[in-house]
Amino acid sequence: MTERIEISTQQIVERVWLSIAERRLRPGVQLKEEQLASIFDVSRARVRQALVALERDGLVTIIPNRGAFVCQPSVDDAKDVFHVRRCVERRVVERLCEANSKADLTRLRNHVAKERLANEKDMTTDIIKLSGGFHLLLAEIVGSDFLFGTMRDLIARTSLITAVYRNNNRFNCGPDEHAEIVEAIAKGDAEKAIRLMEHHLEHVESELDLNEIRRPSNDLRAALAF
Amino acid sequence: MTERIEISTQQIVERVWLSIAERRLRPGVQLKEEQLASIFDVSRARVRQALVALERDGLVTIIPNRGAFVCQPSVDDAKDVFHVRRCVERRVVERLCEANSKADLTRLRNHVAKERLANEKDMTTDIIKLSGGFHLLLAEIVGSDFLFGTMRDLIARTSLITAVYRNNNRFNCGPDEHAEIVEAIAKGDAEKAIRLMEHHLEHVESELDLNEIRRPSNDLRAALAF
DNA sequence: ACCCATATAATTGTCTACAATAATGCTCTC
DNA sequence: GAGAGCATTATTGTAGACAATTATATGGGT
Repeated sequence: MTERIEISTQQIVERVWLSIAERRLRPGVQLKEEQLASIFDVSRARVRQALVALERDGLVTIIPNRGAFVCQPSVDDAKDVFHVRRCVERRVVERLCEANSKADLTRLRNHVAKERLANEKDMTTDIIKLSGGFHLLLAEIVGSDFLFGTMRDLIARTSLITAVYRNNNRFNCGPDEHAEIVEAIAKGDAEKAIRLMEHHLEHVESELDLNEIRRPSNDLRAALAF
Repeated sequence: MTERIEISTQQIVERVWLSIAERRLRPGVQLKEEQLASIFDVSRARVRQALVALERDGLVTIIPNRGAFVCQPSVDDAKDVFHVRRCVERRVVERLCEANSKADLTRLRNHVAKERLANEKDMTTDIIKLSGGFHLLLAEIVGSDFLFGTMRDLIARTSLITAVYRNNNRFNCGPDEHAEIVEAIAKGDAEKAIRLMEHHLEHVESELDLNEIRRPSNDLRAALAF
C-alpha cells in the first residue's frame, strides 16, 4: 500500500532548477504548463506557482499569453550577476565574522565535508546542490532574510550562467576553497575571509567562457546570422 | 455608459506599495485577501498574485496558512539594503557612462524636471513615485533585465525602510542630486558620476534613524518588554 | 478563577471548468 | 503559385467553488 505522495511547488522548482543546471533543459525551450503538470502529476495551478517562482529566480522568462521559457542570460548579465555576488557575499562574510557561534561553524564544516564526499563519488546532482548550498548556508547563518533571499536569487542565476557558459566539464566551486573560507571565519579574520571569498568568486567566474565569441544557441536568428 | 474597467495585478501592487510608502499601511498589519478583493473589486485570485509580487519585493511577508503582513524591516536589514544598493547603483552608473545616447539623456533630464515640479507643488505621491523612478530609469536605460529587476526590488525595500525609519517629514532623494548625477553621466565622467551616486545614497541613508534606539512598534512583545 | 478541550468561524490553499489569447494550417482569391 | 483572411487548435489566464488550516469563542472540569 504505497500512499500517493504529492510533490510540492518547491520540489518542482528544484527539479527544474537542477535540470537546467545539468544542461538537460536548454535555454530557450518552452516549459508548457500541462506538460509539466502531467510529468509531475500535479495540477496545473501548482505548476504555475512553480513557474512564477522560477521567474523570480531568473531561471525562466514568462511572456504573457505565450508561456514560460528557460532564460538565455547574456554575457553582460553574467558579469552583472558576478559583480553583485561579490558585493553581497562580501557583506555576508563581513557580518558572519562579527558574530558566529560554535554551532554555526560546525554546520559549515559538516557542509564542506558533504561537498567533499559528493566530489569524491562524482555525484553531479549533489555537487551542484551542495556547492550552491554552501553560499546559501552562509547567508542563512547571518540571519538576514534579505541577504538570504538575495543570495537564493543570485545562486539560481549563477547556476544558469554556469550551465550556459562553462567550457570544461568540471564543476567549479570546489570544496577546498570553501573550507579555507570557513577556517578564516572561524578565526574571526574578516579581512582574510573576504579576500578568500572574492578570490573564490573570481575563480568561479574565470572558468567561464565570457568572451564575446559567438556560442551555439537556440536562437534561430542568431544562429543563422552570418 | 461607463465601462467597468478592471484593475490589473500590477496596479494593485502599486497601490499597496504607495500606501506603505505613505505610512497609511503600518508594518505588521495583515492584508486579508478577501478584504483587498472587495476594496479593488477584483477576484481573490488576482489579489493573491499581487501579494506574491509584493512578497518578492520584500514589502510583505506571507506566512503559510496565516496570511500576508506588511514587513517590519530591522535596522540591520536597512543597512544591508543600502549596502547592496551602493554596489548595484555603482554598477548601473558605470555601465551607463560606457554607453549612453542623446535620447537617453533627454529622458533622464525630463524625469528630473518632473521631479522638480512635483517637489514644488508638494505632491507627495508623485514625489515618492518619481524619486524611486529615477533610479529605476537608470537601470532601464542600461538595458539589463537583471539589474532592472534588482533595482526594482531594492527600491521597493527602500520605500518601506524610509517609511519606517525616516524621522523628519521631508522626503529625501531630492531632484538636485539627481540632476548632478545626470550631468556627470552626460559628460561621460564615470568617476564623478559614481562618486555623486554614492554620496547621494549616503545622504538618503543618513536621514534615517538607524540607531539602535528602540522605536514604537506594533510588536506587542517588544513594546512591553522592559 | 484558570486552564484545557471542543466547536465554530474566519481565512487561506487548491482544483477544475471555462474564457481569452495567440499560433498554426487551410482555403480561397488574384 | 503566393498571399491574405479565416477557422482550428493549442496554450495560457481567470474565477468561483470547495477543502484544509488556523484562530477564536464557548463550556466544563479542577
